[in-house]
Amino acid sequence: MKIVTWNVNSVNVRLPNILKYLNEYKPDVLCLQELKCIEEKYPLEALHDAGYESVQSCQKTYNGVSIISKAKGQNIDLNPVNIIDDEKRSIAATYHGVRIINFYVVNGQTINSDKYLHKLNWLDRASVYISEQLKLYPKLVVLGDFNIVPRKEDAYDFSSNDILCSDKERDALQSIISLGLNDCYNEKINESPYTWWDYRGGAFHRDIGYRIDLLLASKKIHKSIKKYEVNKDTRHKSWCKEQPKTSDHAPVMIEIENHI
DNA sequence: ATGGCCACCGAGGGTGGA
Repeated sequence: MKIVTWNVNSVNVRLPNILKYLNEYKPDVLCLQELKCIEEKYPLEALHDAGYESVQSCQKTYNGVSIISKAKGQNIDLNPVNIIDDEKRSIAATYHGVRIINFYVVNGQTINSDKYLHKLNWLDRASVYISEQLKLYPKLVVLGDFNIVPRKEDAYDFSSNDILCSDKERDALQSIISLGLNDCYNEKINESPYTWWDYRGGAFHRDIGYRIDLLLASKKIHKSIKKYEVNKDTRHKSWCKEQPKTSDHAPVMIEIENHI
């Protein structure tokens, strides 16, 4: 079973890339962030034509998350982590007995901003939701764009005064992991950790990146992981000729044993 | 060159992303 997280930076602009990804990588579950569209504009038909189901939580212009899947999801939670009513940053559903929680964590902008406090509050709520879900679903994956680097090694330029890297947000991430989750990235096996590269300054070409797209798995899932990979080929302009403009994030995939 | 910001809204430049 292949499970993927991908911040696509507009689901409609990136639709050709998404369809190519489905056809080429054949994920069982593809979780998207930053849809940036209202429900009526979500490309449901194109996904159905490609043989996939979808559940989505949409809003105008900003945010938006969805889960695209071969099988229909069960016990769907739309926007379970919610502080500001119109922010759609979370969605969860169960596929073949595996609970998938898809987050687009608040960016936070700078550590002195109100948005940073909002990020920390949002992470507190997320932690409460995850702890509840872990009691209900021992086979669980929390994934998405966390906008936090777990370790210094996950940032090309690490500074504890900068957003993505600061102590309080990394502490919040660690307390979520401490609920009983494991980071699917394995430094002993997986070489280049980065999942996001700024559009500016040729950052991808120079490999100036950050690991902020994470998959966190409960113990039952974590011990059944066969593969973890960052699909960096999707960041090349030549990868999808129908849409050479790429997302600034690469998809991150885990493959787990089918029968766990 | 496997490259050099992008997408949103709305009609142009401001905003947010990370």
